[in-house]
Amino acid sequence: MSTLHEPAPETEGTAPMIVHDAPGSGHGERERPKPSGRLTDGLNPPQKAAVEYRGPALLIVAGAGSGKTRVLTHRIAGLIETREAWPSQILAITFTNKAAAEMRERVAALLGQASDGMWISTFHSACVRILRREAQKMGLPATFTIYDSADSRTVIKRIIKARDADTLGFTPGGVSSRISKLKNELTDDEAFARNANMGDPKEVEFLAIYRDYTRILRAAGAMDFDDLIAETVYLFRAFPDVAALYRRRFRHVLVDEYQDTNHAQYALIREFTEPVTAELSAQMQRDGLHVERLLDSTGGIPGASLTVVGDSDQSIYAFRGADIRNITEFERDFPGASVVLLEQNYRSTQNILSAANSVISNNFDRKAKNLFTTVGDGEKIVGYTGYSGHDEAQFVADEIETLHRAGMAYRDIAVFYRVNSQTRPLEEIFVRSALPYRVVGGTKFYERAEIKDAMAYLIAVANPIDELALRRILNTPKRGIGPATETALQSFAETNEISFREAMRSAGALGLGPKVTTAILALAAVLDESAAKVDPENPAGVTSVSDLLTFLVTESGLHETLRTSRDPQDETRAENVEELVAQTKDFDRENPGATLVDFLTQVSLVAAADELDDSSGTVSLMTLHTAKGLEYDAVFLTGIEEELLPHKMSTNEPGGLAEERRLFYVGITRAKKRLHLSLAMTRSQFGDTSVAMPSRYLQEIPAELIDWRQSPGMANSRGGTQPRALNARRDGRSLGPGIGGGFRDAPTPGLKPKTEWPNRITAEVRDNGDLELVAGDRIRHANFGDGRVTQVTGEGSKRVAHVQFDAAGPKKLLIKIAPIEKIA
DNA sequence: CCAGGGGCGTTTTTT
DNA sequence: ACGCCCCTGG
Repeated sequence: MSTLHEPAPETEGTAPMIVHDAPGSGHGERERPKPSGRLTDGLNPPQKAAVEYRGPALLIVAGAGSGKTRVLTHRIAGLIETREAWPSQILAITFTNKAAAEMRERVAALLGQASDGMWISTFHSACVRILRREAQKMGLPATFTIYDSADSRTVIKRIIKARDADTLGFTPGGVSSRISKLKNELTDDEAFARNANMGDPKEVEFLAIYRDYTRILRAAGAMDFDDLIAETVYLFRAFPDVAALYRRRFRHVLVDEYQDTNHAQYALIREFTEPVTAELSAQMQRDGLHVERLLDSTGGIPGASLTVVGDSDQSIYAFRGADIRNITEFERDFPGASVVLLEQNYRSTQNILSAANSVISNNFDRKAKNLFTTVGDGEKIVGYTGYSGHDEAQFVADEIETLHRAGMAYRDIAVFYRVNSQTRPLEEIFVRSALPYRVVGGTKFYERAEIKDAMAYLIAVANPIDELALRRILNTPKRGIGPATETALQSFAETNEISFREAMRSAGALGLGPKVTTAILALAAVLDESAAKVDPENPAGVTSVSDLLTFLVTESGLHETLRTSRDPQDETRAENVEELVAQTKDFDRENPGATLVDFLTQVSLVAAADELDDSSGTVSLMTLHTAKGLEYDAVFLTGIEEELLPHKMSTNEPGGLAEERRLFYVGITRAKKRLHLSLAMTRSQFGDTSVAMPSRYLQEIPAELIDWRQSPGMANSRGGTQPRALNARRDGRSLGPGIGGGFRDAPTPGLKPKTEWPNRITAEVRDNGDLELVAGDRIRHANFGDGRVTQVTGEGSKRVAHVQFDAAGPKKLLIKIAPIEKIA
């Protein structure tokens, strides 16, 4: 187990010359092979410089849309093509799996060969890969479970309850975010104990909770998201010989989205790029590893070459520990570093860029950077103020239909918002308008209860000591094992110093009722049988993930219970379980030889953006955070209101307003051709409706760039006469003199201030049953008034009426639920 | 042990 | 408005 971190055998012994010249280091301008013109043609000078740079550290400051992925992929391809590096010597870290997949594809396309051997993955995937290999050293099972935030919360909730810590004001949310922050700072429970103020009872209690949490995860053989990074750092620090193996292997480390790295990730990068001492190099050589070609004059292996790409203007993850100093102080951290600035934008029109530049320039403390393009001004930005979230959504839907009729594909259109709850009105209107859409992220498939249940069965098989998983499935489906029984099992396990799972096997010794005992033993038997199926030692061979899951959901009764339940919602749940089985089938097919643990890992580490399917013919809905790194022909930024963007939670946090502004900036710069900004005058939350004000950021965009279809200055929430200045606040005070001019000045030819809302859109939904409509029918719509049906498409419950409304124009309506009736 | 009702907190963003 | 949690009565 000690020396298996070899690059693929065929690369051994023929490792290419590593050229590692820091600028000015003396032995520089030897005839180093340059990447062929093929890889630099068509690049602008700074891009070319970034591709061709050779040295210890390179920072690519890449403005939005400046072609950083292109630079990164060409840089990697160049290193391979010139034989300066083997694929196995490349480690590239991206933010999402999707970005990793894209990079892998593009590198492979450039090289005309597969990128096998390279590690191109997210921080978390790379760490899991390392940790599973080295698990034994860390005293962990190689099959350790990865706990998501919900799992952590469950554990913390139990700890708080067991300790009665809520009386001291501890909440699961508060504790989990604090623990997460500490782990991101590489402060584990013991480090925290050393610095904690033990005079403060709350601190003492928090430490106790942190310790319990650490202990419980350890005992369950589980890691949370933050552990994945931190434990890898600890692994490298505790085992220099292990670190040396990875440092020897990865000669080129490239990190994307560097502005969003937190301290632990920064420390990890440092670990990867440290040199290997002469001593350890000699040790590896004695172990039969080839190191000769890597050695420098000191007899050690120099640190890997590091390339980071980032843009501090797009730093939007401070809330989860991202430290912008990682990028701003890069040159100090890595002496000898070079910096390349990419400012030419290849994505957006000048109007969009001008708006973006103008907004972001309000953040002081930033390095000047000005995006420019040569593609011309393009269309103006379109603005719209709706009466309500539904009205805003209707605008978005109508505008999308207009774009679509003009030839834009749905998949090239995206709608962004600040918080997930904004999807509700959007979805309601989109469904009614028969607009094909997809919500990216949000409530994920894998977060559904029935899916987590089914997954817990798989986890219980893969990692039998995971008590959380076991307790989840203990009484799911209902088999009469209640909390009392659960506690009995747990204390039996504790007194006999056996695992929960073993306690289940010995259920007969607990003196429980016969029914309960039988139920526990039956479940234990199903799990044991399953474990045998995936035991690599099993002479009959290993069962595929899909067959295993089918066995589990069948034998446990989970599927059957849902299928035959009286609760109508359980029908969907049963279908979801079936969908999961289908997904495991896909997984088995696409990953021959992959194990159950591989499947569980993959599921644990999917990011919202990974779900995006470029070939889908649908409009994409997502949060501004998820949108980072993506681009669309047409972008709709919704809810550009005070308290939403900037979000009210951010306003009190230091740097919060600047971060929210960056979020707006990220949103704007996703748009290639068309940008729409919309807001509503009233916004519903928690059931009641309140007045919303235009976002302060709106006035940071020069007025001449925006074509207001309906400006905030033209209307107010009551349809009354009070003008709404942009810089008005709810309390009536102005945001200050000299900024903005309100929208009263905005040129909006042909539009008069609005006092009525003929198209006030409601959330009204109707069940029309099987209302029959044919072309020519006159109908009346609750919001749009009267109109004439021009066409009916689709079938059954998905029939869509195309209606020409007398006042509101053309719309598509889902007949089954639209608030319509047939007239004369 | 379980189903159903009432009460309450929730929503910032996510690997 | 919704979902979760706790409590009560079967």
